[in-house]
Order: sequence, then structure tokens, then C-alpha cells
Amino acid sequence: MFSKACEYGIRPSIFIAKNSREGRRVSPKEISAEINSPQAFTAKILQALVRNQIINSVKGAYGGFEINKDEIASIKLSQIVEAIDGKKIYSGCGLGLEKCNENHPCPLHDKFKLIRNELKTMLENTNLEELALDIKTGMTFLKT
Amino acid sequence: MFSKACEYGIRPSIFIAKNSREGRRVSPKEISAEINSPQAFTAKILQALVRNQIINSVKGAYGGFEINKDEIASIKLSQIVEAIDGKKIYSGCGLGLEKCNENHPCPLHDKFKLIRNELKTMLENTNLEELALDIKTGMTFLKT
DNA sequence: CTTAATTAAGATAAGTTTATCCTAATTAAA
DNA sequence: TTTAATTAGGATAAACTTATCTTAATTAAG
Ligand code: FES
Ligand code: FES
Repeated sequence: MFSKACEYGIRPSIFIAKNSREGRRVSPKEISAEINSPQAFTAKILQALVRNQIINSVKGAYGGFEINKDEIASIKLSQIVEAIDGKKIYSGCGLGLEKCNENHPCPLHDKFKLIRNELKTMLENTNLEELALDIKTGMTFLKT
Repeated sequence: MFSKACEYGIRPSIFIAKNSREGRRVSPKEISAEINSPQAFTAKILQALVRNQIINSVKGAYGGFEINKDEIASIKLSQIVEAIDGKKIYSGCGLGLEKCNENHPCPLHDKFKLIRNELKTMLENTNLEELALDIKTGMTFLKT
């Protein structure tokens, strides 16, 4: 469904959100250990999220990644997915036609569009705070 | 959402279904021309569908691909998707955890599972006949 | 100012998916 | 039985995704 890159965007973001709520910056090393992902590759994705102003990085000693506490609740999953995988997941044809088009639909268009839209709505209505809270209470997990 | 291979499984199947309803066998050449896909690669996917007994092939002169008329309505999209992409699309964790598990869920599990199940239901409740009929009436398209 | 810690970024490698090419096997028709 | 048409299948290549490695840039602390 999502690319590995996208997964390595979402899981770290949740982990960073959780820690930022507790006032702690985290390093790529700690992140990849906690979410069980390849460190250098994950760091690359984090760079992209920083460029997209979804997370903040602080360079140099005692630096790391963080998210402004008061922004955590307003960051939607859709922003992360779009920053990494683009919006093709929202707009692309399920059968691979060049464009998904009401006036030139593929045979699966009506049915596929419904599900694609639900996915979109879900991602747009899910924010980092709610995901981070479940992690904190040990109800959900980010690895294995 | 689906891999290219899967798209090259679904679109040809619809095209073959439409033609089989009309009593015509089709060749990989005709198929890839009509659905605008790479011929050799598409042929490979067709081989896999034949091995999975979803479509029939007739070798030799005047051969080609076809589907038994009375089976078209009973072939579900889910069969094609599973034959090519496997069932990971139905069961895999949205955030890439090794297993999607009720007892060890990722933060997105509840919301993701809903959508994944809807996709599954949709594919299981869509058969080749209905898709082929829309093509035939010119209401839907398989290329560009 | 120097040092040590840390993110950024580019180069490279490995792995997977997508695509092409060539030959073998099969079969209907002449 | 020969021929021409056609699918099957293996080998290879190209493209893309995923992953690693090395160096540069930045910054807090001493
Ligand atoms: S045209 Fe295929 S999903 Fe809309
Ligand atoms: S555990 Fe992630 S979707 Fe179920």
C-alpha cells in the first residue's frame, strides 16, 4: 500500500511526536533502533520531512529531531504520505490508466474511487497526536 | 496501490473476457495493443494467470487466450490480484510491521484495517463479467 | 578557539520490479 | 509431413526502490 520510504516517514514521525510531547529530542540512531528500520535510509526520509517542514531538526551537538508541541495535533498523516509518496495514491487510476478521469473512466473507476477516497479521508483525519498517545500508553507498537 | 504486474493482469483479463463473450480468442499482440501495455511483459503475466487457471491459452496456429464463457461471471478480481500480488494487500500492516496482529497492533491498525477490508470486499465482489460489459458498451476504457 | 557530537548530503551498492529478446514447444492447416 | 503461427519459458537488461558509506556542514560545550 505505502512504500517502504513512506513507512519510514510515518513510524519515525509518531516516535518523534511521542518524545517531543515529553520534551525530548531524538537522534536517527535512537529512532531506527526504536522502530526497527535501516538507520541511514530512515535519516534520508527524515531529511525530506524536515524540508517539507513537517518535523524540525537541530544540528550539532545535543541536536536531534523534534516537533513543536503545539503542532503535533495539527499534523495529518496525509501530509507525511504526500511529502514522500506524492498524491498519486489519492488520484491515480487503480488499473494504471494515465489519468483517473470521470469522462474516460476505467472499468473499476466507480468502485475504486470509493476506496481511494476513504483512504484519503482517513489519512486527512488522523493526526500525529492521537497516534502518539496510543504508543505512550502501550496500546500500540512501532516495531516487530 | 496495485503493482504494474497486477494492472497487466487485470486489464488483459477484462479484455479477454469481453472477447471471449463474443467468441473470439485474442493474442498477446492484440491485447497489449488494445490496453497499451508492454507486450512481452504482459505475456509473462498472462502465463501466470494461465498457470493459476484463471484464463485459458490455446497454443499453436489459431491459438490465443480465452476464458470459458460460463466462467466469466464467476471470476473475481480478487483471484487475479492474489495470483499476481499475493494476499499481502489484504493482510499486511499499513506501517510495515512484520505482521498485522490484533494483539500487537501498530498505531494505525484500527483505521487501516477498515480500509483494507473494504478493498478486499470490493475485489471479492467484483467479477470479470460486469467489468467486461461496461467495456463493451463503451462506458469504460482500458487504455490512455 | 577547539573539540566532539550531530544532521545534511552526495556517491555508491544491493535488491526488486519492470521490460525486452531469443529460442523452444505446440498445433492447425495445407 | 511440412510449414507457419502461436504460446511458454529462460536469459538478459533497464529502471526504480531500498540501503549503505563517506564526507561536509553545523553547533553546543569546554
Ligand atoms: S479511471 Fe481508473 S480509477 Fe478512475
Ligand atoms: S498492525 Fe499495522 S495495520 Fe494491523
